[in-house]
Amino acid sequence: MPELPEVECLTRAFKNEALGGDCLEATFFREDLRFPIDVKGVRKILKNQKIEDVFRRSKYMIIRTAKGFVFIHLGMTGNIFRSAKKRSEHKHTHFSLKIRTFSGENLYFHYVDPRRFGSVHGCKLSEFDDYSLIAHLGPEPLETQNLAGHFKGLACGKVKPVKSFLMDNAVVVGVGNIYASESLYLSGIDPRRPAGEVMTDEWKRLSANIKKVLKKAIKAGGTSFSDYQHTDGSSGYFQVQLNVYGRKGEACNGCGSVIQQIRQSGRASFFCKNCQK
DNA sequence: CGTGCTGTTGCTAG
DNA sequence: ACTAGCAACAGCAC
Repeated sequence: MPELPEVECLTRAFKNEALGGDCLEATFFREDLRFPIDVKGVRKILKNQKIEDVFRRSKYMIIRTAKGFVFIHLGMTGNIFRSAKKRSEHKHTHFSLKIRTFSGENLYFHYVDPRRFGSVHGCKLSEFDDYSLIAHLGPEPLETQNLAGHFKGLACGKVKPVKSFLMDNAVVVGVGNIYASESLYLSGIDPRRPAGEVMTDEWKRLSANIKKVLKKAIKAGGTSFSDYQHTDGSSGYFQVQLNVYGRKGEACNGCGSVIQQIRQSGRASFFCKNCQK
């Protein structure tokens, strides 16, 4: 499921229904996700508390109550399903939240994650700013005005390939494997280039394209659970047209050359060697 | 049947 | 200081 646009849409959808409502119950079915869940701590923050805010930072959906913040990360295969039923119909449901909405409706949100690379954490209100999960993170791409300048400054002297550089959460958050490949393609930049050798005008193009692809995908994903869960993108991720990701051996949409697949820092990378220099 | 991938990311080893 | 590689896991394509 998750890259930034998916988490953003899920967060908006959850916020739409849960904001101002009360969490009546937080039930945990297993505690061994990527990190052991502090069930007592998280439940204390949620149970019988009003949902005061819901927002996204990096790929975390964050819920605020009067007792603290709860961070939900979807890992690689996580998702949250809205249901009128207490019992989840999905395998690998690890916890469920029962929410009585502001308008008085009872809803369940089931957290499902087959691979269990996701995680759930809680912290006190006063701990938020330096909470270790988010304290070291780089800026949000969509909220950074001079993203190109930011990249240029950090990339100086770096030999790390530009694609791996983009996926480094200390540089910028929310640019995962798919959108890193896609934005480099749109910018005509070879993913193997050392970050330090990328030119100023290329950083400008790249920054603009990162914002463009992310916004486009968010738009395709919608803001309500009915939008969100109907745009099930098993290959396309919200039906956004992918130019290179997953298209090894197919024809480039720009020039017809064969799309290449290579491996960079353990991840699959796709590019067109004719269009990306 | 196995084998080798997969949208994440914190930690470790070099 | 920086970078590459691994680990955690279930599911799926071959």
